[in-house]
Amino acid sequence: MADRSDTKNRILDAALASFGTAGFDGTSLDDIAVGLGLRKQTILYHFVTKRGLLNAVVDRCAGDLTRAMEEVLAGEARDWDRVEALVRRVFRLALDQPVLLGLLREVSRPNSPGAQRMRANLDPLMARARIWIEGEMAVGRMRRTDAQLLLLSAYSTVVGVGTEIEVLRAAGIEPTLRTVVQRRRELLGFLRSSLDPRN
Amino acid sequence: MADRSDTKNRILDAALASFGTAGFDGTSLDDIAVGLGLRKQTILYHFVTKRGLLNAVVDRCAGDLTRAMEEVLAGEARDWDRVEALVRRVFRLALDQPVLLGLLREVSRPNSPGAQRMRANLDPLMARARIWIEGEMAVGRMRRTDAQLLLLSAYSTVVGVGTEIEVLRAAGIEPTLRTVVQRRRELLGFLRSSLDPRN
DNA sequence: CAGGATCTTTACCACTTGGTAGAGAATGCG
DNA sequence: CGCATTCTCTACCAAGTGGTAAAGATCCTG
Repeated sequence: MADRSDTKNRILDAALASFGTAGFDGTSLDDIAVGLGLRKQTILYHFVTKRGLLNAVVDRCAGDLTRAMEEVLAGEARDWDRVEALVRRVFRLALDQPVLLGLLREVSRPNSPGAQRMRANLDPLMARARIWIEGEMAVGRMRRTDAQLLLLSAYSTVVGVGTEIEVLRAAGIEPTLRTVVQRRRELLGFLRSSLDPRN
Repeated sequence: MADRSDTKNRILDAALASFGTAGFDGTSLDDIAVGLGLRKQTILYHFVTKRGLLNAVVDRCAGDLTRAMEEVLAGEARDWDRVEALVRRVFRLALDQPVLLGLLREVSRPNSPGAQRMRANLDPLMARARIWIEGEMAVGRMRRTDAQLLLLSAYSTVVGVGTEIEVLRAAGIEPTLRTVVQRRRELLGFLRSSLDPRN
């Protein structure tokens, strides 16, 4: 049955878009279903419950994010170049898949249903990054600073890009690549000033 | 009847908190009501509709924000000092009234019910700020740059502070003043590098 | 006290929500 | 073919939603 994973993925796509823009509470299974030309019960068959659907969406997005990072970590970039490559990779992902930012935004909210799960998904990644940074600090390739705070700050900057794009759009300005690039430059500047030992 | 404005304000406070944390769709009038020890119909009496309640909340917050800015504009700070004073004032407001950040966040979302109204409220303020900045540019006290883009960038940075605080809290880190101060410093640095003519 | 204005209540409604139960299709395999 | 698995459907439900109608309170004022 070639349709199975196809239908499932179509549902996931639509759900991601809806959760990311309308939020979890603002999303109705009926709406998603009719938008896809099928019945709500089909969605529930695949994901059992609305919460289950959210979980699946969160898991897939976290997977995309993790895979993107792994890709860079498997590359040959080292030291500061690696930091830069990571930042560039994440921004590229965000540009390719803007809805992902919407979900991240929705999920980084107090009491948000998907917050815990997203966090659980990203925790290993964060821990790994922290350990690596702290290792670099130990051997003097990076300046000493609070690695975790740094990472969370970077995370919230990326999420912030999503809101900024929407704010611009709401103000009637079609966001150009330039504004996003500027944010990336700022983030890199912040990281550089925090980490670069020649500083 | 001394109670009138009191009840109304209590409702507004509770609604602000709920809208800011649970979102518009995630807020039930019943919940707000029982939380205040009164009936949902009392809320509807004062604000006619749920949307009306949101509008009132948005208006009040926009008013708070506007008043804070006016306060600085009426002060004696000029040129760059005025920019710095404005930024400091807004951050102080955000710290005094953290729920306000939650609402700003909720409202700076695509298709958010309150987005248009908040925008309509803040537009004059933004326009005024833009005109002032452009005037300063014209006489050479500030560097030439896109004033509107600059303002929106500053706005999204402030909103971002709210999400960052929540991300930290979700990660089990009680956000200290330090992280917020750091964001403020970054914003000031960004503005300075964009506007300061000696640069 | 009377009467109106302001405010809060009880009672109720139409509608949407996520979710359940079970019947039918469609497909793969012996 | 026959059977089982996988998938999607129709039909229905209990609970919660925002909102309406109208009865009481409570207060100020003449």
